[in-house]
Amino acid sequence: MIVWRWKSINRIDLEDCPIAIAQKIIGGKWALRILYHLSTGMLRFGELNRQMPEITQATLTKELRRLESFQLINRKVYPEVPPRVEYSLNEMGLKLLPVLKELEIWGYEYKKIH
Amino acid sequence: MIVWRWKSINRIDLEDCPIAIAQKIIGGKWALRILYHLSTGMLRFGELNRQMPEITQATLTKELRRLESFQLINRKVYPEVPPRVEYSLNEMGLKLLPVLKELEIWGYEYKKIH
DNA sequence: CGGAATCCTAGCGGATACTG
DNA sequence: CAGTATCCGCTAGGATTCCG
Repeated sequence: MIVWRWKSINRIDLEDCPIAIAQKIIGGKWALRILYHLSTGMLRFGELNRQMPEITQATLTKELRRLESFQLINRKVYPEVPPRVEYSLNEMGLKLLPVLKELEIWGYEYKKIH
Repeated sequence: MIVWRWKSINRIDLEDCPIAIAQKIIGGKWALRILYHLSTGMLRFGELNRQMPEITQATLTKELRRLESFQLINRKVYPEVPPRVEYSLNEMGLKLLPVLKELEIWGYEYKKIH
């Protein structure tokens, strides 16, 4: 664990805690799931939705937009009819792969025990 | 990425997705932060609170109880006056260390760029 | 097909006060 | 010191409908 620097006595600057930032970005109900599904490669909106039937279209759209605004995924729109939109991890998103991998291992372990 | 088995056509059983489970447990606003601080070793309630001044006592208590119920941390109470309670990662919590480590690395990377 | 626009609600998390 | 006990506002996320 890396101890971050202190900006003032007895007060941790939130911006200095890497976990706080990570939690803010990937802490939502769906963020990790979405990134996980995208980890195998590009997916269209509908494909993503089919792999996560419990999420609603509206929520999925919002979450994808959020992840895009945080620069974790790419959104490519094809000007066709019917429309096609493809989502994929970009550089910052790809850097999350080690996290997803470890989390996946942990998840399996947890299930095995409980 | 490990592809989980399907229980029925076109329907993913939530229980089979390791990330979904992980997200449910460590997806709260404070879970990862708490586990992160505990990763260096046992901490008393007050110490933990001092390292996260932004969280309120009530919320911290709730989160600690939640993490305890999910079997990630130990809670040891000393029958003293004034009372002393020590929190530490247990086996399942320790297994999250690789995740926290990778997440920490990612968090620093993210800050560096943005 | 992949949204946008609305509306709505559960429950997370905060503030405050009190206590063994 | 490390909690409970209330009370409560906010907003993430869901349901539904409409659209290019």
